[in-house]
Amino acid sequence: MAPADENPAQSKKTTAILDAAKRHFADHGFEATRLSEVAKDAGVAVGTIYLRYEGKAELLAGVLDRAQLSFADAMDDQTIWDTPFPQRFHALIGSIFQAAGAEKDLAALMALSSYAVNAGSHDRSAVLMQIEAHIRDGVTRKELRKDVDLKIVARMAHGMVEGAMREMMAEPSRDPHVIIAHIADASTRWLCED
Amino acid sequence: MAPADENPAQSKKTTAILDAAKRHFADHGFEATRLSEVAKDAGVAVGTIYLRYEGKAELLAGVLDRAQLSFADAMDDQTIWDTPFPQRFHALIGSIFQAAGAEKDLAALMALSSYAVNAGSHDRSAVLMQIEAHIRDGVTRKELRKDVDLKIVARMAHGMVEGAMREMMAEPSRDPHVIIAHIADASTRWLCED
Amino acid sequence: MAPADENPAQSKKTTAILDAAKRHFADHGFEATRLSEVAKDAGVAVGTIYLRYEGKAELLAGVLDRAQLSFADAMDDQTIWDTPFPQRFHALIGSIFQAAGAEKDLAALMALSSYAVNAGSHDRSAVLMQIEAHIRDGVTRKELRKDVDLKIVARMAHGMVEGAMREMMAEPSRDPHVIIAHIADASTRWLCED
Amino acid sequence: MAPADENPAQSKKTTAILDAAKRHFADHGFEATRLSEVAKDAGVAVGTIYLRYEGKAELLAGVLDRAQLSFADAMDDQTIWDTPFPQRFHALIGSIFQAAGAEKDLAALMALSSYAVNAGSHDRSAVLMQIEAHIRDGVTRKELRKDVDLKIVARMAHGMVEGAMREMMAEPSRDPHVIIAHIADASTRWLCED
DNA sequence: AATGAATGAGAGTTCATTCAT
DNA sequence: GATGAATGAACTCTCATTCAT
Repeated sequence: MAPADENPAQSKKTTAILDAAKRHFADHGFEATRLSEVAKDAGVAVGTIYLRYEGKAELLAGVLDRAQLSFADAMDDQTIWDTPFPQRFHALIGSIFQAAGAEKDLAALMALSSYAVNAGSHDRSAVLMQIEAHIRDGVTRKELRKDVDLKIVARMAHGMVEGAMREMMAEPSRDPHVIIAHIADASTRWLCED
Repeated sequence: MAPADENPAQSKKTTAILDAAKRHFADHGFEATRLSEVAKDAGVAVGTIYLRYEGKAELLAGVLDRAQLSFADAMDDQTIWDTPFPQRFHALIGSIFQAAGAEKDLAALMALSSYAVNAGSHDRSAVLMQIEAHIRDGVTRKELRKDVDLKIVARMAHGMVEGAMREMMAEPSRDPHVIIAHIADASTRWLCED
Repeated sequence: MAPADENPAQSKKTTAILDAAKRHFADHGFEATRLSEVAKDAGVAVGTIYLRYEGKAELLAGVLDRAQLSFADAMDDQTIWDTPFPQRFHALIGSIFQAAGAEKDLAALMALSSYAVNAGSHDRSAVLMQIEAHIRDGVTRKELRKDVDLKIVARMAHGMVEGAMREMMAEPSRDPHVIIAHIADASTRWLCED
Repeated sequence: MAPADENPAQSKKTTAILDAAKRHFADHGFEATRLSEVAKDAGVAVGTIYLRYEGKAELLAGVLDRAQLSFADAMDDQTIWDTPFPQRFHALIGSIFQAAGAEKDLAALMALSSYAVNAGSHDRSAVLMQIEAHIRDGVTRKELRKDVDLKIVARMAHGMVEGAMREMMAEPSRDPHVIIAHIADASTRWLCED
């Protein structure tokens, strides 16, 4: 009864470990996360974690990898690239929020990327680069203003989205659509050709 | 020749401790900061830190307090409140960047506020609340749009500024004025009454 | 080949730890006992102590518990209660000395009971209360004088035994039987009905 | 206004230090006594303690010396030696209790003698040796039994007194005279020639 | 003589990591 | 592969002692 496959569904234990680790890293941060607690929550022994990850930092890297993956997946909807611009903001921001909803603790996790080994590939770049790509595309299509610095604008837009997310975390009762509408409105006024 | 006063310049040793602590907290985070290293860098004994702060968390609180103080000082220019709006964005953002420049590691430090005792007063709220107040003022004066949610807008604007700062950190050779201009431009298009 | 039971012989390591701790607490007192030394003497790592005891105070409590246990066991000989009185003194004192001989450092240890967590159950009361019970029994049976205060007499008798033990410690070459005989003689003259 | 004399009344500060130290040593033991607290209680600076005593252990020695002194003084009543024996027990025990009353924490302090430098001279021997001397005197005068071991008897008697004192500490409302009478009665029955 | 800020060795405790079972 | 008892380096914090003022 060998494992049917390796990666796709990963071993049940690996999944349990990653789930438990994600919760702990997101809730307590890197240092305050105890591998003994993660193991207990995952229903495995501490040693079992070490069979899969070289140490605590590698475990975090594993958690981040999976989170990035699911994030990238959610944004990988090719139909967005065909949407013209004011609406495209809506679609984009919507998918970001949706992904963030699925990976609840994403924001908290991303802040830990510096602890992960091979940090740098992880960064918050996944989202940032998507944003940059879309704005570049918009400029190319002459739907967006071209008298702006792409890098700066991407960082600003990204920060705007993060700020909005923080508001949603701080006030969970808010209707996400209102927030999404605010970002889309701001982006449109700010970046669309008149 | 007793010290003329207590606080103004604080004791030389207190300053040295806070400086060293700021560097370490900003560079390594809370847990990875070693009090023994802080002491060594400050040129004092570990015990000396404990004469002034009850523990590591209180030391961080001390660092944050001082940083907030210098930040609040920089933003406390009352002339800003008399500036009409498109220009006011410029002035505001300029003063934020100036303060951030003076307290180099501010961003890194603020992320640690949850470790500090009496956290809550610290938060990133100092800036956030200033922003909110100015936008509210602008709406009242009918210089800014009123069809927006103040809280959401403040968070978004705050995130925008943070994003821009990150870009400046990532690319220190950039001319701050260009970045400031970008934020002012975005804010104006986004928030000013047509 | 799993351990047949838990407690009976306890784990070899637990025994080693308790033995080493007993020596150190008895020889140096509570504060001057270094857990690092205890661990070294027990042939384990410091951390191993913490797997079994929550801290230094709990370790002491463990040592005292075991000592009390062996003490109570030794005095739990029900045949003593059926012995008439002058002889009963002999039997009683003999069993106290025997227990004290088995747990060499008992006296030194008992003095530390205030440091142990859950102190109170420990006290020197184990012996004290046994003495009180026997004297009460003797009075009831009209074998002992009843014109005395039970509490005071019990304390005095207890102190007498302790004093005799101290002499035995100070002069280990003494024949315990001589000392036991002295206490029995004193008790008889003091407490038996003429 | 030079100090009238050196030792007799000692300097006011020395007295304050010894008083404070006695309280702390008796209440908290040797290690848990903080010199900073002693200094604060005595109304002097820590450094001042070090002008008079070489360190913590020497300070304790100073406290014990003074206690012994006052104890010895109280027992130094030569008229006791002329009292014939059953009554002499009364007188002796009375003076011991009186001294103990004056130096409240004596018992607690004596237990610390091992920490004091030059320990050995201090011991609990002051009382013990007095007791031994009186019993020897009684035997010589043929007022007390001679078929007993002097050392053992002295220790037992001493222990008896200590036990009685403990009862008095445990139950402070007791009339000391009742306790003294109990000890005298026991001693008489135990040790006097019929 | 008196002060008390400064010192720094050394304590108890934690927890990532290992490895015999 | 899985386990979890054992390890011990390294942390924060304490406090007796010193010495410039």
